[in-house]
Amino acid sequence: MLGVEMYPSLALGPQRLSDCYYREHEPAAHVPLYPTTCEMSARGLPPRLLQPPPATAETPGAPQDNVKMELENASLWKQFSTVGTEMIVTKKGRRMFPQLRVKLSGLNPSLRYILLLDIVPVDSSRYRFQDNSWQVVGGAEARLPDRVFIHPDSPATGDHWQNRTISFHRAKLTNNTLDAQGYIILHSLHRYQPRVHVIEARDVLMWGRAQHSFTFPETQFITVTAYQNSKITELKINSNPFAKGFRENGMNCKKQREARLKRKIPSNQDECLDIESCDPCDSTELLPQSVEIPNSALSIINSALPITDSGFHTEVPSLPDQTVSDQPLEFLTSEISSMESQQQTSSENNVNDTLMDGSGQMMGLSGYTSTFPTRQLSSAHASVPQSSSIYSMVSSTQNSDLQLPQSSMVSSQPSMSTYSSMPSSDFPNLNTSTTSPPGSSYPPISHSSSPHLLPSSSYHSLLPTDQSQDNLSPHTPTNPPFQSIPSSSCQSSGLTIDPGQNQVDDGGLHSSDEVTPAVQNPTQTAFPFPPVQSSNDPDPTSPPCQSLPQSVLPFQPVPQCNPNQIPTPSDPNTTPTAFPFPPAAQPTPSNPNPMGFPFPPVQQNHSHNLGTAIHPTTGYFSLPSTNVIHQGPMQSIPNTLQPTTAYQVPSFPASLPKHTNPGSLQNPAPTLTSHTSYPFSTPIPSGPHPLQSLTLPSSSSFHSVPAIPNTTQIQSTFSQSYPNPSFHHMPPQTANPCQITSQSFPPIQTASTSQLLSQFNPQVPQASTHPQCPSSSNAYPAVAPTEIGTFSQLSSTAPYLPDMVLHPSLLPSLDSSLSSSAPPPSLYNPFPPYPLRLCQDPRSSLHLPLRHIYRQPQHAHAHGQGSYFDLSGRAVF
DNA sequence: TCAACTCCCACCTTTGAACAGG
DNA sequence: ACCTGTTCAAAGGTGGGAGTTG
Repeated sequence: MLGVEMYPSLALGPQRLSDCYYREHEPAAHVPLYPTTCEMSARGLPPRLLQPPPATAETPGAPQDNVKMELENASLWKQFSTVGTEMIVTKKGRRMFPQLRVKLSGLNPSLRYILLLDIVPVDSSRYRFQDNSWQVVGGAEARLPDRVFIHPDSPATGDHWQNRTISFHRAKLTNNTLDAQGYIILHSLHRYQPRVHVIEARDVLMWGRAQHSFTFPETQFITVTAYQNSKITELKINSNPFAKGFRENGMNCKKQREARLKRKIPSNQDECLDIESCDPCDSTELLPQSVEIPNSALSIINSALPITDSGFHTEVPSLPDQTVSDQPLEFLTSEISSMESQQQTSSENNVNDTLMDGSGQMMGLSGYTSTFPTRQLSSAHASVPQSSSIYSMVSSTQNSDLQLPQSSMVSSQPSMSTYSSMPSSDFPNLNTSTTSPPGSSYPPISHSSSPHLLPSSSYHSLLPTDQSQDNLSPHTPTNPPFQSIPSSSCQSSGLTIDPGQNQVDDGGLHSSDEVTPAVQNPTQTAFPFPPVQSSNDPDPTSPPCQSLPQSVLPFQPVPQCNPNQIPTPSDPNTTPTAFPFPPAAQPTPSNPNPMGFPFPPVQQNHSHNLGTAIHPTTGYFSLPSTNVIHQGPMQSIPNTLQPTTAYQVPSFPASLPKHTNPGSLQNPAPTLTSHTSYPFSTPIPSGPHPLQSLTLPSSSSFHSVPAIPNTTQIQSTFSQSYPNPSFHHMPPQTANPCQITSQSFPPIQTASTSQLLSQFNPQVPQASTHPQCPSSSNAYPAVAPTEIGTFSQLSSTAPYLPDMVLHPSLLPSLDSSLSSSAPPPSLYNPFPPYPLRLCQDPRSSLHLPLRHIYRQPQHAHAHGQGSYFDLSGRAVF
């Protein structure tokens, strides 16, 4: 686990650039390998972030551009997604099931990488299970502190990561906002998108290059305290080894339990469980979960399919965008560094373990709020035949280039263009491959068109390139556009792909036919998530995915996929039914089949804007914004059906950069750019929350740039804004993702970012503060509705603005560093360790220092589960 | 009244220590 | 002394049900 205690460097971390390199032999203990986010920002990293030096000898052979991630148990995820994945959240923390198991490729075997898992809201809506489907019932609650789960093996060499299945099964979810365990805190009845980030440890300081973020649309889920959909329960019982007792043959099944209660007869252990032994947690590799699923489960699935269709295909539609990725990971840097030092040896040694646990550490990224979830693209997974979905990564810089269309971009273009170019909407398109209905962020999936659909949702991660960094906002919330697009695309892709899907990963469940009736059935294809409502999307029809060059796609289209089978958004029949979720913001009566989609359509407004655009905290964290977008979808789109699931999320929110800095966007993809109507551009009456604004700037423009607002600003903002109750809880209105996003974005990019940058980097021209974004006063600027609408519903992130946390102690250093533009070394001067914020209420956290590193006692003693890193500083609660 | 949440239960898997044998 | 394999207890993970809360 990472923790200040264990990894002093995390907290203190004065790190020198030289330190960034491997230090396998170096004692982790005292060596602050990684500078904290703050530190980085303080150092004036911004410049670097903005323009990371071209890969040099230092990073020879860095495969960054080629980094790909496959979701190993994609078929299982798809099965769940078709029904509408639900994840239990408890006070004590609950593991995820299915677990996230991925395989990485394209890493430099000799370089060290850190893997992170974070979960970001897909939209700003609250859901309720009604009429056998998930429907939006209101605005999302204030976003909780972002926490990141660091894979316990981190840092480890590329060879290490690539030679085994990486499992994050140890990551736990909790709804306890005061959680001191460092678990990932989520709100119940909200929809979330997990994201996996791959960060080159040595490049911690140079974020741009090494960061890769991946999202798998099929892994979207709704958090619950008790299962709402019986089909999900059945699937879980049948596929989760820990729930064997509840299987029909199990001793704890209903029948048995009832019998015992009535008869008071002890359960008969003699009964043999027919259930196949599944390796629950980690075993994914050995025993694909899907495989494990008993026939009964399959039957269930099939039966559900109708529903399922409704269910998760949504993946694609709903998540299209990977809004998720937007959040900056910068915060990680420090931690990572520390981790590397300590763990390198251990991790490296673990060759034997094919599976890598995600047990690792959970880090709370306060700053890193992922912005709002982008919609997933990945619907593909459902459709995708293969379980594993591969997403190609896009360089963060590239991400900005959501413009996928250009293959070149994908690989690793440094060009910033990406960012600007990528309208959230675009993404969605990409994802969906299918065209999205006009206006709806969530383009209907036209699978027919979608032959391109990627089988599994694969997303290209964006490599944070120099340029990208500039563009990217660390916080970048997911781009709404993406969401919509991806989802649709995903769905479509997924649908189309499905045939193959089974083939891929888990054989078990895969049975393509059985498992994915929905898939086959166009109607079923139903996307779990309703098409984006955002009308803005200029080209509903144009699938973003298409724009993406196929070359980009990691996987070639699966021949198996039958485009026809896949319902496309365009398909009137399929589309409506397809989306399980009604639009959050605006319930869509139009949605013919709520049932069909497990998830209600995302609110359009959500806007990606918010998500992608701003993360107050993100400023610090360079995590790829969701906006970054799921390249995967894009890829998938172009390709008719690609098996790959992997979705790399662009590290940075493409949208933000664009919006914020039009100029910055050098290479906006034509398609993308044209697309989206980005709210960002529009001035926002009221600035986003100060915090947000602060973070945003960085995020939008930079990947991982730690856009750190100068201390004064921060302080002022915090003091002012936070105290303000308004921030604590966003009014429903504010909650509206659209509003939030739109507002937040503009301010971020323009004013806040510029300011921040300027502060950090004298060289950077300061942008006049955005009038719209008053730092302190405006908690939430009004959002331009129209713009918002353009974005996918999912994007709505407003409520979830990431917190920026500036540790008080840090502030001074930052200021000094900034003002003086002191060289990195000075910047790295250790700052006083921050108090760990274990149980702090998120709200209270507002005032808290940047980083809170949590340690997981349990894990530490018990299974060594990872620690959770929490940067809680959220601007809004 | 109802939805959502919390707590507890029984069952199960996983993990690691303890032990024995080579 | 070291390694390997087996056994066992403890810890932890499940969903379900009952009760609580708002």
